[in-house]
Amino acid sequence: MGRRPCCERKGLKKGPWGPEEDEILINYINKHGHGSWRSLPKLSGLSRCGKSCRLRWTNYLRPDIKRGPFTLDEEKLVIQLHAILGNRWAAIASQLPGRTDNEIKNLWNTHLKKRLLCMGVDPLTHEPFTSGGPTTRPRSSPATRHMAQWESARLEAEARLSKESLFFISPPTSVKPDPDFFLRLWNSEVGESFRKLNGEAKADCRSPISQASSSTKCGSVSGVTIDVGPIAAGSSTPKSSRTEDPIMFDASFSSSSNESEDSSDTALQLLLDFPINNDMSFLDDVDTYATPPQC
DNA sequence: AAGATGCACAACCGCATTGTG
DNA sequence: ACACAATGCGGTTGTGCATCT
Repeated sequence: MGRRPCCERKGLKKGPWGPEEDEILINYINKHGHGSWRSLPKLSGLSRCGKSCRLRWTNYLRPDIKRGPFTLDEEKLVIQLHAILGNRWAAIASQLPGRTDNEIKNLWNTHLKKRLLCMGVDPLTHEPFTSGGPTTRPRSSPATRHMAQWESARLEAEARLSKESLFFISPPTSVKPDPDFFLRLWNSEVGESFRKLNGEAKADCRSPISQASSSTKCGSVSGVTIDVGPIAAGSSTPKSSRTEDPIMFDASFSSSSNESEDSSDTALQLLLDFPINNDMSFLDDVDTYATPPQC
């Protein structure tokens, strides 16, 4: 194999960044953009590997980083997104403007995971522990199965939309799978159809996500709206090539509502099939545990 | 006051994915 | 189609600070 180490040059500095290094990096990027991360250190005069520079910039120096403690709403959103997306921190971070995947990962590992455990909720499955504890739970619980069904529905709709995008999106660039697609799907026509149909039956219009919270409104997650705006508007911060290149769902996708409305009966059926009383009602208690209990 | 312990966060490592020739 | 380079992502570790004993 012989994978090349990321920093083949010996003598590259490691460990915490100093203020001078930060300044050099900021000045360089402001002046030239980061360009190729690999060549950046050489060009800027930093004794760091490109990877380290990229990490420092994206996790700390970027001007749009929101610093400071997470709000309760942000924490709830992270929990709910984690229930859907799992440990896909970058995808979760894309829903929290100004927050980095690293920050969210740390939040999860240091606070939220423990809080859920204290609440008797398995952080892996987001479901209450049975008496036997987390490990004795069968993996294929109804909620887990529905997550899988959602994923299937997502993939199906995604494939279909990719096809449609050839007609509705200009320029006709290929649509790549997007970590945020699942969320946008919910905010899209498919989700809309679900909300309408399900709403008639239930006089409610909560998403499978927000169904977790009994007090939520349409398009919100425990009072926190999952806003796809920044993504659709392309105002999200530069991320990986996988997360940028957003699909324009606002105008172009809505305009194809006819296609979307009949989109994938299977997918819609799966959406409709999502259990009303899933096991995520614990999220209502998150407020209670804003200050973690001693456990 | 000093050492031990725990916590939070920044940074690193290595694999996965994507881009390019 | 393939190989290689570049980059992104998630898991893990290291470090500094706060609190406890």
